[in-house]
Amino acid sequence: MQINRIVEFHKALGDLTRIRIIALLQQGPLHGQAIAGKLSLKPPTITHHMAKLREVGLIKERRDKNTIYFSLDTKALESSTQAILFLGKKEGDSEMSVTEAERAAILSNFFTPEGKLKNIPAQRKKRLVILSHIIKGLEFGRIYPEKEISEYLQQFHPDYATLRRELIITQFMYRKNGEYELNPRELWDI
Amino acid sequence: MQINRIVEFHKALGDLTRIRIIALLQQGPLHGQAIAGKLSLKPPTITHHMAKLREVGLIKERRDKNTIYFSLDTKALESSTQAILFLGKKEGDSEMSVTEAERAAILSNFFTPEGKLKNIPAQRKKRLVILSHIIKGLEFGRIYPEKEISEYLQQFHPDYATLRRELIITQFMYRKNGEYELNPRELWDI
DNA sequence: TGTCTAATTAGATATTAGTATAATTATTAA
DNA sequence: TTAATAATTATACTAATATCTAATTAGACA
Repeated sequence: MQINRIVEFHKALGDLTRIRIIALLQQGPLHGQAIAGKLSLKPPTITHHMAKLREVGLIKERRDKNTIYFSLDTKALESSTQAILFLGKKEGDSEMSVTEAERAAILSNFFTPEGKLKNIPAQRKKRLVILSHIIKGLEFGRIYPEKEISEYLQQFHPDYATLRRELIITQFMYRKNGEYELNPRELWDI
Repeated sequence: MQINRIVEFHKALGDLTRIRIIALLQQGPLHGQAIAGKLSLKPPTITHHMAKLREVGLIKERRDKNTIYFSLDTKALESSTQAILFLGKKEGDSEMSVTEAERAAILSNFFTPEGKLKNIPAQRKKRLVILSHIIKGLEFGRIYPEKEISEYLQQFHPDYATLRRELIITQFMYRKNGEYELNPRELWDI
């Protein structure tokens, strides 16, 4: 689980109303107006909060006629609460063990003199070297629309979709609502 | 009221900077300016965030000359993350905690000797016992038309519509296009 | 004492986010 | 097709808060 999901998860629980909703749902499913009634809030407010809880995967729902019964995904709740415990623990760093010489060799093997990527290496260690090189042209803190990221990656290799996906998997980048952003260094999969 | 402590705890973790601080501290103690440097932030900002984390009991600190080394109270972190899991759980409110003796008592209280349901219990725990008993006459994997389910339920109680709705809400059954099917056991609301 | 260093406080600003009302959508019932 | 009900969306308003600069506090030590 990547860092931004952890932040979103805790942000979702960092509100008294949403905690009260969770406490209610832990006793059984409820529909929106019932929740609104029990908490003395208006239905749109409940919709707002359910959307937040749903975004972080805590809500299951079931429709019966016009009524939607919300229930708590307790499995998701349990696993999400655990995520932060393992955040800073780094296991075997694959790129840490790459010497500068190896790194240079990998780069010169996979890039043409013009800076084009000949192909995307299958070996994870090499792929990490390639990707960490490619993202040097991106800025921390800047939000990139998907279109811009795709165009940027296309200058290296026509299969920009694979590169884009790899950047997410390796946690070099974070994606939300079709927008991309560099993750902080300590999250990178290296 | 412990609920507000739970809210404050998650609010403290619902911020990217503070999560990054925790990730750093999970690798060992650090002093304020070191944290500021690693995160490219100013010292007052770190003070601000450390205060938030300290308020919810996550930070231990040790002074060495002018330098304060912050470290993570991992025990506190672990126990705080667990708190929400037990929030709404009322003792004896789930079927898990129903003993066989209680179960038998509930069944004999609500069913006539002929197997008719006297009435539908209002208490959730009892309702779950009743419903889980009723569905013993249904087969896993078989698709039931609404008419057949209604007739089946009617043999227990004339208000088959309420029973049918309860079976959906409790996730004992799943409905789509007027057809009903038993859910797998792990989805049941018990 | 006076100076150095790390941390904190104070105050300002900009952004995020919770809640409400009014309008709209989606589904069921007549 | 129309009506009824539950939920959602669209906006607006307000409150909370993350970050900064500048000023201040607290120890350590020469």
